[in-house]
Amino acid sequence: MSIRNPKQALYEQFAIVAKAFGHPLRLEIIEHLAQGARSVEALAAKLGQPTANISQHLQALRRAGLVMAEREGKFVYYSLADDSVLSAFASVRGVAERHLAEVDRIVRGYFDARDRMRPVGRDELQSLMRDGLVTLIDVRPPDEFALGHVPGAINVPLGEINSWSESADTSREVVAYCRGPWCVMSFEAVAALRSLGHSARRLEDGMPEWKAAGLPVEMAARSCG
Amino acid sequence: MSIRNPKQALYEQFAIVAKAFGHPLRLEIIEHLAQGARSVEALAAKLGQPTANISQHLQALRRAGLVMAEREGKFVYYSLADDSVLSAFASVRGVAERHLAEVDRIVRGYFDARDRMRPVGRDELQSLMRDGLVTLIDVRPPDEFALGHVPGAINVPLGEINSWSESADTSREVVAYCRGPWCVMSFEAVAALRSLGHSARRLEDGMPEWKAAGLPVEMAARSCG
DNA sequence: CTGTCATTCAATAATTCTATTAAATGACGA
DNA sequence: TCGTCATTTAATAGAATTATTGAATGACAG
Repeated sequence: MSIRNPKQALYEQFAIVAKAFGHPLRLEIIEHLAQGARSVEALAAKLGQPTANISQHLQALRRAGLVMAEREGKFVYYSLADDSVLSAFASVRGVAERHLAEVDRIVRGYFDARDRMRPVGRDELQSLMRDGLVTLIDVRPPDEFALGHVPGAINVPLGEINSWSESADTSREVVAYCRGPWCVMSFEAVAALRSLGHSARRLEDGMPEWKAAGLPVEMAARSCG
Repeated sequence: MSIRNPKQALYEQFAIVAKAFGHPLRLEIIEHLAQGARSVEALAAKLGQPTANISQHLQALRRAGLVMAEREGKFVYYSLADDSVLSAFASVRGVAERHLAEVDRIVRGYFDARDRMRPVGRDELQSLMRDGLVTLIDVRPPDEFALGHVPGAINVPLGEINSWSESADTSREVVAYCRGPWCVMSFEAVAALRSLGHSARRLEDGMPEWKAAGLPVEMAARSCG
């Protein structure tokens, strides 16, 4: 173990990267950073964790090359190193979805009960939008929405679903999306809208996947009037 | 931390998978299993580790859904759960190659010194082979070769490079490949052949990548005469 | 220069992971 | 049934990871 040939040295590096993905909190951090750059305290607030803890996890991620830090005044903004980080996350997620029975159990027990319908694909959504057949809502918080959203989407944060639905046309189908394929918010939104009499479905993925697919992103804010 | 919403429960599952990739020895095991099914003792022998240690790592991999076990008489054969495991490994490797300076250092310090030339791509190799311009050698051990190799390749294990080169035509270019893109054996083979006056290059990837690309695989043995 | 605020660092205890050793299981053949 | 062999399990000590706490750093405003 003391003598390390170059192959083992390489594998140690690969293991460092894999280990960085190997903690639920760090995966949540990655998902948040996939929406855009964030300061340490912003992340800490979103995740309900002490700042120091988030800071240490961020540095673990930085050592593994998954995120980068940029100082701006008093704040340090972290962001994902590049898209390969997200695709590695997706690969790991794929293995888990395929081979871990527990994932199946969680999804069946919680998500499927709330969203029995087939989610909308990206291509399908584009044609529905082109034909003006659906209302697309982005249920992420306004700050994440402002940094980039699907063109034509309106921002309806989860807490405002009920009040928004009153002013919305019940006969028009709604498509909701949020941070990623397993982001709970879009599930919750669809469940809430259906219980209010709307016809609602989820987009299969979230914002980062949309951007990664090379599809257009709108930056201007559009309120949830 | 005690109350776990379904999202956190999911992330814990994803983290289990990532953690399984997070140890150099387990990565080596995965690379070996990518060549084909192996018994515990066979792996232990290849990796120079005690059987019990390998057995425990294999069970960690099994719990994470990365490998599966099949009993056959006294032996238990382990194999990769499916190709998604290899592609997740490749993704992690990609992140490391892109963002860890240490990987660069190792590669420059060791590999590049031994293989300054551009490796041969898969498409390029196929056309070279079609035109009969190169000799393709598979430098893995005979048992791995027997379980599947690139059509037309001959098996020249690393230890037999010197004796083989005596009977080979020095003017004919040689292409070598082994287990994967970072497998040391093909680097060593190319270095040895060059020092013996041959013109030699590496194939950019190894056997698992060849198979994963959907290219044909030959099963019959072909000795290194 | 001083105070404030975001972030990092240092120290700690609790937990988890790892390699090793030795003993237990399970399957085969005599 | 008994012995052999491959594998698994149990037990252990040492190492690494984690969350928490409180103190240190670095940048800005006054």
